[in-house]
Amino acid sequence: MSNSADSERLPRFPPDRCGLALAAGVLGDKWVLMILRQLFYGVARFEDIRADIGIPKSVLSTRLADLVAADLVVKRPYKPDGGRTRWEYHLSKKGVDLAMSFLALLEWGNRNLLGFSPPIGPVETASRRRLRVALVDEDGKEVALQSIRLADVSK
Amino acid sequence: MSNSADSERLPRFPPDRCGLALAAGVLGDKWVLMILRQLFYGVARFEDIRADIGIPKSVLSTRLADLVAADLVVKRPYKPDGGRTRWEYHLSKKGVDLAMSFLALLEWGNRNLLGFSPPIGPVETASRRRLRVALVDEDGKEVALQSIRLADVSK
DNA sequence: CAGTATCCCAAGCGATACTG
DNA sequence: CAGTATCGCTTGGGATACTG
Repeated sequence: MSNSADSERLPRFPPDRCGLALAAGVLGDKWVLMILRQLFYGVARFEDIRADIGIPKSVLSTRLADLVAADLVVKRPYKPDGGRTRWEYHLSKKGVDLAMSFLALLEWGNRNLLGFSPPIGPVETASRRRLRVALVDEDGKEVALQSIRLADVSK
Repeated sequence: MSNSADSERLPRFPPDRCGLALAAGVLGDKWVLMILRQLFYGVARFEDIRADIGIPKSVLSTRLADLVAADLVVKRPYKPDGGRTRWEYHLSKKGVDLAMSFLALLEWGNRNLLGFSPPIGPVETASRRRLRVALVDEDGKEVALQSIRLADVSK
């Protein structure tokens, strides 16, 4: 990718018009990412989320409320057989749409932060073949990262 | 993708063996993401980084040091013609490897946080065709998100 | 179990001033 | 311009206790 600090570069555009900067505003928090990771993995209940990542209850409480307010998470009732109504937390549509980002981050973390072989990754359900995150064109064919650049696509 | 909170689910595995959780530990900070975004876009100089995102100098200073220590950023000398040596900040190899994650987050932010049409995105340099982030198999062919699951791939 | 309320305290933000 | 140093002050983290 050719975006060094040289000759032709992106026009500076303000963070408030940049999806990445806006994403940073929402996701730029350790606990937020850890919680969304839990939901992404299907852990839906307060105590399960809490126990796995060691977050204080009060913090989890406020973060979940924030995430619901931001429409990344939905709070859904369920009834444990015979018990009274409880709540589960699930990714909203907006939250589910983070999947590709999370898979990319998972790959990155596995490659760069983990000392040993990655324990988990995406596979095609039918064939069990391992998959990876990449850029593709309209036809779904991969395009190498080296042959791309960032450009205005607002037209 | 089939990982609801039902029957067959991932074995719970601890955050310290999960690339995503580890990534959250490094990237789960608003300023860190904003700074890396700047470097990703080719903004390399202290004052430029600072001015664009409105970060206090002291915070920028410590964050950059942290990022260098974490080997996401390298500090590189340059000589303004006739002036004395100054420093630029660039993504390290590890940092550059975040590209796919950032592109995915950019897409997500553009889709979900921006009110209007996205100002910027990846295009193939030669053809100028717009690209998107997707999962591909070994042959570089796209696989739909719906037909995948997360699985142990450590063998 | 599933949270909310309270409270104390340290971390760290950000303004300002200073150095090369 | 490119940072480091100092510092008051707030935010919010996290322990504990409490409610349904």
